Amino acid sequence: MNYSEAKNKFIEAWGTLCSSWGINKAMAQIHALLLTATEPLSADEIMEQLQMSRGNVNMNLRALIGWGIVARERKIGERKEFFSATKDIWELARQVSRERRRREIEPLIRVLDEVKKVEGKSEEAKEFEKVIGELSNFSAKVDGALDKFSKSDKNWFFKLLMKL
Amino acid sequence: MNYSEAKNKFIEAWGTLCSSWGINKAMAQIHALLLTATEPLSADEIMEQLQMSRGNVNMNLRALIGWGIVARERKIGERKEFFSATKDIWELARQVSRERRRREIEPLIRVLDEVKKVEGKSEEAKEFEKVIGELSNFSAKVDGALDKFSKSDKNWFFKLLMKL
DNA sequence: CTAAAGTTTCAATAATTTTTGAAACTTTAG
DNA sequence: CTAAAGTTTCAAAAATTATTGAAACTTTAG
Repeated sequence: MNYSEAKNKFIEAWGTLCSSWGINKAMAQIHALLLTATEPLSADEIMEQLQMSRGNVNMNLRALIGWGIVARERKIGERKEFFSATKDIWELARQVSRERRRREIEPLIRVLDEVKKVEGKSEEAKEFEKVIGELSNFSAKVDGALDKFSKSDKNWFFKLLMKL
Repeated sequence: MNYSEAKNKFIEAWGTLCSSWGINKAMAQIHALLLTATEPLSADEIMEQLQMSRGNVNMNLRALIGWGIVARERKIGERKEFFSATKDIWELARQVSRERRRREIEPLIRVLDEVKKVEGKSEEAKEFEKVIGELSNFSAKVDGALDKFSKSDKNWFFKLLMKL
């Protein structure tokens, strides 16, 4: 396979995969493009390569920056802004797990805690309490594990996975 | 908070959370309802409680069955079908990771492998190979870890998490 | 076999999410 | 300060995804 074929295939696949994980396809494709770029790209280059509108590129770049996986850069002597992605995949995974934890696990834990203290001792209420309790317990474990992972040293985690 | 308030809040929250993970809200809500039910529910009961059409309930029930987290049941003396969800949260997590692995990680690995063998020795091609290689490596690790997790004994995994 | 009960399908519709593009805004060079 | 270059915003349009509901289909009791 030649380079540009491979690159397009990857950008497409990354977009599709991320879609099924609740991430906007355009955002994932911009990310894939930056991941494989040898140097920072400007909004114009992204628009050009992915055939997207300026507005779309701008919004999704900001979202990627919000996720902490893309950085804004300035090149000396250039007025334009350039963008580059975290190239280290482990660092990327850590950052994504940090953000998903903050954005999704923690709100879930908050709701579960709220809902946990249900009044009434009907059979339904008891079953509800039991399931919510288990879920709450499980979420706390996942939360803890993600926290550890997101703070962990790459090699330490690598070794742990090997031990599995 | 009283029982039905709590239950509705949970169903709503579960739907919203799952949406941000690429799972249809209706599907997540049906799942939440079955999770907290004391006994299997019929399609009619689900329609009634969640105010959804029969078609929607039927399609999403089938999807949940496809995920392996809801089972079809027959009650003796009843002609209707009833549905119940896996109540064990660990088992649920294992089953979901098993399925996501099969549906998403494995296709990704296949694409990465395909795209990995890129011809050409330009700087771009080399950078591309490097990033894809790292991703491929990482995906293989995740795949292996999910495989272990999905086959693991609950207590073994629990202890492992504690050690973290 | 027949009819009632129940389930599935799917084209049409509705809702949601994404994308566009042009106007408004900001920054900078001269 | 002015104008060119660049960036951001956001209402409207397009695309995608989810939902409905009624017809077709299947199963079962009698």
